[in-house]
Amino acid sequence: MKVLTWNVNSLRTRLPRLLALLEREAPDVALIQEVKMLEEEIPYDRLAAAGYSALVNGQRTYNGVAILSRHHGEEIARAFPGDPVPEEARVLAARVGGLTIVCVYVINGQSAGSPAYERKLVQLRSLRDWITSTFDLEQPVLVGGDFNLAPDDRDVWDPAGWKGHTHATEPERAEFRALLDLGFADLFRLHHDEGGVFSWWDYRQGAFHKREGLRIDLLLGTEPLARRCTEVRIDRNERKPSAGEGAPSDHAPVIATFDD
DNA sequence: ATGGTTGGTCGCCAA
Repeated sequence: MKVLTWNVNSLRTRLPRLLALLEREAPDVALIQEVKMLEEEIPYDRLAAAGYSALVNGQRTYNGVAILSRHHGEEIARAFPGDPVPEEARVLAARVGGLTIVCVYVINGQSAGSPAYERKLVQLRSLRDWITSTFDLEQPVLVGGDFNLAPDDRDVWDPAGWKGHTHATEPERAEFRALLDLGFADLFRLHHDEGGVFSWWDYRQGAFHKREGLRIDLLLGTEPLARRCTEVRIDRNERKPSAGEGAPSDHAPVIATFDD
């Protein structure tokens, strides 16, 4: 089984690249963030032609999340108690085969101490409370998406410069560690100890070329899933310009492989 | 600290 997560920064703009990625990697499941489309605008036919059904929690202009799967998925939820921004489409949970999947797009937080940052901390806490009270974490559960936080300094290109800034503050990291403490593994870290491997680079100032990024796109798995995880990689090539498929997202896909 | 670039939408907001 192969699962990936990718913040596409507009499904409309990124569709040619998404279809190429699906063909190239042939994941069983793809968690997608920043769809920025209403459900009625989703190109279900194009996705179906590529072999995927789509569950979508859509929104115009901002946010929007989707779960694509080769086999039929069943929606579980698109909201959770205590979400400080229930009007924003940032979560979608589904059952696909024997797997429970939660696709998340966590609040960015703008700057540490801002109202948006405070909402981000509340969202992370509420998300954790919902997950622990709703799902059987002895079973295979995958929580993945754009967490808008770098779990530790290995996940930040300039830890000194980012110290205290949103995505790298201690309260965000404490919320993340508390989520892991429910019984999740950061699947990338099962296979990689090194720093400097990132999933997001600012569009500006040639950040990608200078390797100035963050690892904020994460796949978390409960133990029954984590023990089957054989590989996690980040497809840096997807962040580069490509001929014929349009501009890249500012995020690269994170791709995990599992024994069946 | 600010600014730079991208996307959605058409004067800006969000990232």
